[in-house]
Amino acid sequence: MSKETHAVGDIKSPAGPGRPRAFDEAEALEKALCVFWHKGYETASVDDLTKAMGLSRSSFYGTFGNKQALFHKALRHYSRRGLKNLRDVADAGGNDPVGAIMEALANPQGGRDGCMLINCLTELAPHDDEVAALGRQHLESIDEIIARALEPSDPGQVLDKARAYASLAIGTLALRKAGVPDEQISQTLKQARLVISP
Amino acid sequence: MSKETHAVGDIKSPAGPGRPRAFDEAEALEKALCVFWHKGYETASVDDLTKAMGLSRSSFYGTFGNKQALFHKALRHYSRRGLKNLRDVADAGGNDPVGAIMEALANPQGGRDGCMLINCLTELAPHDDEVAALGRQHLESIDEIIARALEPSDPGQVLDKARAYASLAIGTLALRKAGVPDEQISQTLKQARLVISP
DNA sequence: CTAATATTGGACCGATTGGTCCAATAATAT
DNA sequence: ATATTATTGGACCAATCGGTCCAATATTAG
Repeated sequence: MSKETHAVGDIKSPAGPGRPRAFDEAEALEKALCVFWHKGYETASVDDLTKAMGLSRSSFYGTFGNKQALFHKALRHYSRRGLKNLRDVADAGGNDPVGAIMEALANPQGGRDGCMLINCLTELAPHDDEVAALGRQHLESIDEIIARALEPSDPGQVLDKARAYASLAIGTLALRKAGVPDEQISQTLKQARLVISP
Repeated sequence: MSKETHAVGDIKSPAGPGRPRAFDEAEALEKALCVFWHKGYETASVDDLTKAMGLSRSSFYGTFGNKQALFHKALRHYSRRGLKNLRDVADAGGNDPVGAIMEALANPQGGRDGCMLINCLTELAPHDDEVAALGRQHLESIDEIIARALEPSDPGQVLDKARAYASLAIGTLALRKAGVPDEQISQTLKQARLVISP
């Protein structure tokens, strides 16, 4: 169905002569990411995006295809980066890696905007299979990261426990959206330790 | 700023003669609620709403004012009904009221659409103070309900514990959105018991 | 030089958005 | 009968939506 064969995620992969790109595609993607993060998918208009990315409408469509393709690309990028960051947090998490992971999950860089992936999951997953699939995969990865951090000090049921910890952290994002102060969220999170009943 | 003084939430409160309402306002509100629940606020168009409610555009605006006012009214109604239901669940929750509450929270009637209030919180709270305030109030009420169910078997820190339980249950809504099977969610939820560290 | 590509900016498109207005009609009260 | 209100359905509005297209220009490779 696609018009030509391209490199994954790219609309055009020029080879021959011609004027080179004047803007950095990665930077532009990052700017778009911020807009989607802050406003959500539907509410972010193409005008919003092009202005934030510093692109003309022509360059926008020529480079990224359309709004939805750009969005999916941005979301995949966000997921990849977020998981990498989470693994780093786990590795550097001292004597309480699980606590560190949960803090990172509950305090995304977006501040009150929360976690972009959870936002988009809420907005689009029931009507967009690709987003739902990416969301499932992202959440699974989070479970694995927590499980790995949990394993040394606890032999069994690490995956079930990890899932519960992940849900707990993700649940607090709703509180942040509602404007509950950071202190309370942090306190609730720090005090909660899970016990898995057999 | 309002043109006249009206009963709370009503645009018109007729008293004198005239043709009576042919439709049930509560029923219409319920239909609108379902549309907002399923599609979200922005994506639900006035056409979607009027069709679902069985109203002409004129009756729609004449009765509910505008889309946003209708939405706020529906959301308040949803919150009220949900909290009442939750209290009933807690009362009828046998030997494990907290488990029953969490099941109810994690399995809202909307199925994969999840909890309307959490959805709307995610979509609108950062840009709509009224929604944020309603969300905060709703979440606080949930905390209180869980705390009350927790109290008999546990003296201290019931509120902190309740907050963690609530976040845990709410977090699983994201899993449901992503398409994680009910069984896994239910299992994760049942196995998780919380311990609050001092 | 030429050919090829990028960039810009704006015109333009059809569709949809939330919302208003109106004329005709129907049902109620006094 | 008259006044009042509800209801309908569609015309209509300005604004915005995502997306296409084009002409002009700039920058590269050969």
